[in-house]
Amino acid sequence: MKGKRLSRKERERERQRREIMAAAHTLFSEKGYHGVSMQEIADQAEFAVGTLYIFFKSKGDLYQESMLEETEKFMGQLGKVLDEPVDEVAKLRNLVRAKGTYFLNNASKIRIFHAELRQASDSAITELDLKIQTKRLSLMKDVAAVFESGMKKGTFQRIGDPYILAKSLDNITHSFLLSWIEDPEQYPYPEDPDVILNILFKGLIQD
Amino acid sequence: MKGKRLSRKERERERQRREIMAAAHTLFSEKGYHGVSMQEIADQAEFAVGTLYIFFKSKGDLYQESMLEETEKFMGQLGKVLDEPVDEVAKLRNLVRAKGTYFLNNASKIRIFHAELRQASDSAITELDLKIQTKRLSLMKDVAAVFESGMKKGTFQRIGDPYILAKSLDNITHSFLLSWIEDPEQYPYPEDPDVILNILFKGLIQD
Amino acid sequence: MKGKRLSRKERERERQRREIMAAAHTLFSEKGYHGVSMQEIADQAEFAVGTLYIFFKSKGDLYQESMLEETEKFMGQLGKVLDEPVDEVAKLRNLVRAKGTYFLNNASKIRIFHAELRQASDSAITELDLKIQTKRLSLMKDVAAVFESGMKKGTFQRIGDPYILAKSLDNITHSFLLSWIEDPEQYPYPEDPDVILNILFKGLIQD
Amino acid sequence: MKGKRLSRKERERERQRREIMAAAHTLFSEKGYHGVSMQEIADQAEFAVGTLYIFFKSKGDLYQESMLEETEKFMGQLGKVLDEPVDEVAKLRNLVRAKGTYFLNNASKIRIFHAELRQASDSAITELDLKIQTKRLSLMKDVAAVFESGMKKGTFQRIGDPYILAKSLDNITHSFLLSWIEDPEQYPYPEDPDVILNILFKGLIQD
DNA sequence: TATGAATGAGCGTTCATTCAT
DNA sequence: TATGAATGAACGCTCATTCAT
Repeated sequence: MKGKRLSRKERERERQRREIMAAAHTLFSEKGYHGVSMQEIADQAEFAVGTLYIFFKSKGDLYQESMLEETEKFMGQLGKVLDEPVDEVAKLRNLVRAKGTYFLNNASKIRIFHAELRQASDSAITELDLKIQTKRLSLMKDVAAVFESGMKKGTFQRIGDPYILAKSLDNITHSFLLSWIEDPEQYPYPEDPDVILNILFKGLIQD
Repeated sequence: MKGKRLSRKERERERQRREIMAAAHTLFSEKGYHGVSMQEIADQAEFAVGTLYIFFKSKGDLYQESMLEETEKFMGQLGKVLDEPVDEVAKLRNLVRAKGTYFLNNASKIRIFHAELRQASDSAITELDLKIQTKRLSLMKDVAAVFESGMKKGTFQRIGDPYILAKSLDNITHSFLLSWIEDPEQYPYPEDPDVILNILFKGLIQD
Repeated sequence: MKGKRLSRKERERERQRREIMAAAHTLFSEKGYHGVSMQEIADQAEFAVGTLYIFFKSKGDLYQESMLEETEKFMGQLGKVLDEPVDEVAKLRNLVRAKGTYFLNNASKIRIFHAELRQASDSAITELDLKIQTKRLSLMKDVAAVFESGMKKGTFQRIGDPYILAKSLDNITHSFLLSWIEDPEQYPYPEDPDVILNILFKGLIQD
Repeated sequence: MKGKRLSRKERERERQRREIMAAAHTLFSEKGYHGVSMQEIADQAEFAVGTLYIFFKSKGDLYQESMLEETEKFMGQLGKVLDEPVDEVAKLRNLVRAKGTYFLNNASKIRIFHAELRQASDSAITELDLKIQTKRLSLMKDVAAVFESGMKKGTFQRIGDPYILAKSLDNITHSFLLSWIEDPEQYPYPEDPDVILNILFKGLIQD
């Protein structure tokens, strides 16, 4: 019974924590780390500034945690797709499709993916980027394994290093999605994943 | 005679302007917009802070102009490559090579290319991104024309929309270069451009 | 019966009050008024912050009361010494000895005595200082009476106003004790009270 | 000529620095370190907050420098008194007189002398106290030398260790002055230095 | 009654910008 | 014209105090 009471309190705290992180994530995504003040986040989350500091020890910490959570959710979803018992072509198709779907549903949150080469003016950002990098690397390795497996079976040509191919696929989808966010009318992906896949599957020059 | 004096003055002013922009560009590239103060730029350029405000109306303006100049220089170099009287395959190969060379020579300045979807914390940055976007779009169209031309000649398969292909090529090179900057040992490009081209040229699955 | 219950409750409350004051006193003595937070005191006393505000209306109030209590205890001990039925020389000797002993036993609490001329940043401190001043004044008068009595008997020379002498003795002991706390090796008092008394008893220049 | 211009600038800067330090010193003396905000000091000195940070790198730094300057001025004046070519009795008399005069003229600034045993809540204060301690020690040694010299000549009795005597004299004057500040009517010193000296010179009990 | 989560005023500090020289 | 001293709004963060439970 006491355990239950404690658990309710904990759940309440967790809910508040999430609310703060959600407000922070939205604002950081919209205006960037330096463009958002703690006061602004507090207002958006309908808490006092002081309350933010109960849950997060600094602005940098809040930034990191709110951004990382979203990344983990996203990477997790993509990871699951690769575990399904289908052939390599289907896995890649599903991966591209899943990434597109996520973007369609979370258009406002995509800043996360920008984890390459921002500059080190703030250590919180650098740290976050490193963590995201690590997550991404792990996913890349899984995708590379799909390419490798397809090559072994003879389904895929050996047109390049599997890891490089994985990174290429990631980057193509990635940059198309960024373009699409800015001008959704102009780009076929994420609605039509085949446009992306064709670039990889069908060589521009065939022997 | 007076015209000449004025002109000399103007040239002098232009020289100073460039010096400030060079200092600004270096520092912004190293430490990011928020990581650099006007005082720092003034020190580096060996001018007084006040002087910076004679040439540029705000920090954001200086950021914009200094970054844009570098972009123009870079885009200009790539544009020239496409004008050379060679076949389509060679044009693409040269383009990829030129981009790589530029990176090898200007590793410290590459932040410029990050002109996709950064957030609107500062209107100057948004504006800059729009301008860079425009420049990039124009280059993309030229590259798309190369694909189109190759397809018409039958050199290239019609595996996708020429503009999409152009963007894909741009993005693959781009993200490989960013990866390479962080860990030069691990990536073949920019030293070996063929790794990139093979992905585009040789389909993973050939009919 | 009800009276007894109430009385027990009251005693319980008094016990809690003392616990808080003890914790507060220790911390204030160690780190000073501004160096201690209410949370810290609450933790040390094993109460919730809110509870502190049931017993004391503010931090300043708690500071005042906790410091005053210690002073009263100390002044009371010194006062008792003067009531013993011995001659004037012995009274002074015992007084100096008692003060020294108190310091030896309460080295960590001595900040109390610093009740001269601290600044008015917090009205609670000013008020406290006034109250301590009053206590001290009363003790000083008792000591002055010892001097006066000794002079009347002819044991003491009339080298100055008795109250001034009392204050001088107080100040000499006081400042030696403060010095001793910082560097116990270097000072003879409080171990050897005669060093202090000699200054008062034996004139530097004798007629 | 240029040297002169520079010197004028420097003098102007020095004047401003002194103005800030004067405002800071007054306020710190009145309300204590924690009782004064940088804004308050800026207002009092008729500068903007930012300007304070041009001259002093932090609040602690300003506190230290403003307090230390006053101490040095004061200690310097006392030191000079001891260098005059008069006998030991006169030296002590002059010292006590000089200290009294300083207090009469600078009644509002005396917090300086409180450099014993405040607590370490702020490192700036601790550091300052250490520095003041050192200055004071050096003066104490000079005064001790006067006692020693008087003892050698036979002018003074050997009633105690010279350094201890120096410290005693310092403390007696010191605490009388503090008392006097709070209630000038009641105390003879600083107007009449002999009251103090008699305590030291004429033993309460003479053999 | 006792709690401690929540508050928000107020702090020290920075830095883009201005303007008297 | 070029300067750089001076500005002050705005920031991240703390902690004495309150009040719903």
